[in-house]
Amino acid sequence: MGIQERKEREKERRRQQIMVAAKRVFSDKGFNKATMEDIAQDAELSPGTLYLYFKNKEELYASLSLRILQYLLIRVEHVLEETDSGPEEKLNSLVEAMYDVYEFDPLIIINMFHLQSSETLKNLSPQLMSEIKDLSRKSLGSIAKIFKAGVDDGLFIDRHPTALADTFWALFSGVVLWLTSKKIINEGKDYLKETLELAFDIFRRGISSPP
Amino acid sequence: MGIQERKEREKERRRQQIMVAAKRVFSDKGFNKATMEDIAQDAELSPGTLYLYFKNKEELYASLSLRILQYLLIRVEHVLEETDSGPEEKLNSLVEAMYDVYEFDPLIIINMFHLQSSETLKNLSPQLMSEIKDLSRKSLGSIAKIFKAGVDDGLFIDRHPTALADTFWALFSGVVLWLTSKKIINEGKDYLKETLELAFDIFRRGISSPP
Amino acid sequence: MGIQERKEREKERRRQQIMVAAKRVFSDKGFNKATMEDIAQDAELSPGTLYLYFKNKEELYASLSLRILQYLLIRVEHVLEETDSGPEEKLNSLVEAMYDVYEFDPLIIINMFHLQSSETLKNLSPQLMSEIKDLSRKSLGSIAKIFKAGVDDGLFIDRHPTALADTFWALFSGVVLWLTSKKIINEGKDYLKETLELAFDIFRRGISSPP
Amino acid sequence: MGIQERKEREKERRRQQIMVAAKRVFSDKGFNKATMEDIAQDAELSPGTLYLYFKNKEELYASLSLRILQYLLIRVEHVLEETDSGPEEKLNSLVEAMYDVYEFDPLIIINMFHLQSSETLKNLSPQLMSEIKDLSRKSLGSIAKIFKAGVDDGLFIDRHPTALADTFWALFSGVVLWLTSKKIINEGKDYLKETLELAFDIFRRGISSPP
DNA sequence: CATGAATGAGGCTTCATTCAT
DNA sequence: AATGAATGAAGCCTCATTCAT
Repeated sequence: MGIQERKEREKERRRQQIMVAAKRVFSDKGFNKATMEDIAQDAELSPGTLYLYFKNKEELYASLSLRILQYLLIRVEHVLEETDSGPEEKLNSLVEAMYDVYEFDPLIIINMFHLQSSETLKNLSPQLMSEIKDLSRKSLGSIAKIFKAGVDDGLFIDRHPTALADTFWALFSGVVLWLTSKKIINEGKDYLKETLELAFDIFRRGISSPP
Repeated sequence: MGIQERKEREKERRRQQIMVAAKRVFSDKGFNKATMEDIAQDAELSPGTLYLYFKNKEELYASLSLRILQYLLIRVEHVLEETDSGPEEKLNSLVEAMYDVYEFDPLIIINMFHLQSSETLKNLSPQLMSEIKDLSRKSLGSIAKIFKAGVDDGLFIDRHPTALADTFWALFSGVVLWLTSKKIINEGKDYLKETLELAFDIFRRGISSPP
Repeated sequence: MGIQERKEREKERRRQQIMVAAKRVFSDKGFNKATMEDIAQDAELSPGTLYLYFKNKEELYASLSLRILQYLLIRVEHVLEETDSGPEEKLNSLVEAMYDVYEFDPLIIINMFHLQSSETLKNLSPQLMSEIKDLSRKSLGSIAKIFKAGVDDGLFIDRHPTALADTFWALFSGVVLWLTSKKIINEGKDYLKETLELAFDIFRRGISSPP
Repeated sequence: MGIQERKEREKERRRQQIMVAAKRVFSDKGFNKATMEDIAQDAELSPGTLYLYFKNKEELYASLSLRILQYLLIRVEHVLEETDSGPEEKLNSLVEAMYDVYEFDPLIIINMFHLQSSETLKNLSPQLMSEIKDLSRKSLGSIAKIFKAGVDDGLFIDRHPTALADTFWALFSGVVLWLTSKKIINEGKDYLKETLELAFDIFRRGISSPP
């Protein structure tokens, strides 16, 4: 059984090793320009080996999203569970969590938007697909709960919490995408951090209930 | 001379015909899964013909973005030139313009984010590339001017107008992307319009200067 | 009838115009990299027009060879007909003729060696093909006659005149090809003229009968 | 280690297998008409496999030339090193070497003339390109040395050894090309061997210093 | 006659995936 | 379990040739 366990752990470690490599390569080149060969080389494995751990390229890709979503969910639920802080403090914590999620893997947003191409998802196993949907739903749900508390307390404007959560998430991902894009096109300085701060600042002011 | 002109018009019509087909196919399948063959078939032309009007697949793709950006610029500049309305009214007009831009071609945002992959743009002619950059810069610039007026009048919070413009644009594109994505994943109802309204509402409240 | 004639002449002039363009383009890019579009542009005509004068690309190409071969034959026969000069003087005249032929169109040799690819000749009309063969045979035949006279007079070594003609022709074409090749590879100075002189010098000495 | 070695040898054998097929197909159809598909089929491999061993079509093609040039250099240097023979004997050995080179691969000359089209070489890796240049230069250099010895000994006419070497090489390649061409056009008997003999005979007589 | 837009076959090349070792 | 050579299906693009005007 010890052996069994060690095997399990080794297998998991190998999976991680591949995912680390995949993240690097996908970040560098994007999903389509990245080749399995690239990833294998970065992971110091052979292409064939990748298929022992992931059904295909898309599944490997989706696994990365999954990991991010897992991290996102953990952070969001952690915020939700802060017992000694009100909705406004929780919103602040949420913003902080988003920063961390972004830094955990800047690829996240881009990943998640590739998911929108239904064509891209055709080869995903139903199981993985439903895990992704599930995580995504849960995270948004938790965020919505935070907003609901604020609305119920009369601190936030009286709008549907899910819509608020969507807007919050859209704002975050929109800023990340746009500023990344802008940086590349203009080869200019990176104002991501400042703009995110401004964006959340506006958002906070925008949803706070008038006195 | 009449002949000359008619030929010109026919040529332009053919270009449009191709772009319409390309838009459909790219929207359906995304840039990478869409094949030139697909587009040719949709346009009821032969693959070779596409290359008489567009240098390559990427240039065809970029041309779509260009058209949208042109429309965006026109609308934004129109808002800027409204002489008999203050910054707040202009912001409202701007929001309306964004709706229209989105409806003019929902593909716009997705297009613009593919542009961020510098790898994708390698085959673009420098001319087309600079046109895109130029339009993009001009539109954002005009939006920024609107915010500047509001800031100068003390109506909007005192933040850098460019940053406000970026945030505005990011919010818009983020909502469009996220809700589109959500719709596909959840195969659910389309809340885009409502969410956009909410988002802009929050934004307006968020940037309005406190009394 | 005058009209008829003028039409004929105009047609011939157009043919020439195309051939001039073709020569330029084929020389620049080689047979395969040259496109009919290239040639049409150089001739300031439309691609379709080329096909009114030449059955296809290969036939156009072959026509160039034909013209050179015609010029070659004229020059060689002219030498043959010099009544007041012996075989040695004729050989000198022949060498001079080869210079002229080369200068008339440096492309000639390369043209003629493309002809060796039987695959290339598949699309030639039998008529054109036989014209080429005929001219080629006649020229070599005339050259051979010159050598025969020298052999008969005991001035040249006693070898089969056709073989001598082949060698002479091979030497000429070999030098042209090799030095052209060398110039490109080494991007160096062009020693073609000097080498041709040396080559013919050696040839003359090599075939002159020992006293 | 044995395994390592065997793999190496298998890989080399596969390379050879491809080159043999390529030689056959290129000889049959010429560079342009030969397709990678053709070669793959001849080698009983899939098209993709060719690219595991050669970067592209041109590189595969150039590799064939390289092999011949290597053989040429070996043979020429071997002649140069004959210690117990004078320049005249060495010239004879050289002629013999040329025969052998030709028989080793009749394709050689045609290959080398395709190399002259600089356009054709655009896709060659610089390394391969420089190897070709190098071998070509070395071979000619060695041939020139042989002639230099003869000139210095007063056995050959006093001309620049490099020019003599160029002429020698041009004569050889010219005869091969022309007689091959002639054979195809006339579908006649193959006089290559006899003509080469005559050509070298004339050359020998032509460069031998007068008493 | 001339045009030039349109065709469409076909080439080169890439790369996700498989499978014998 | 790991390898990595081999596969072969596509994809993009070119260009000789045709044909309606």
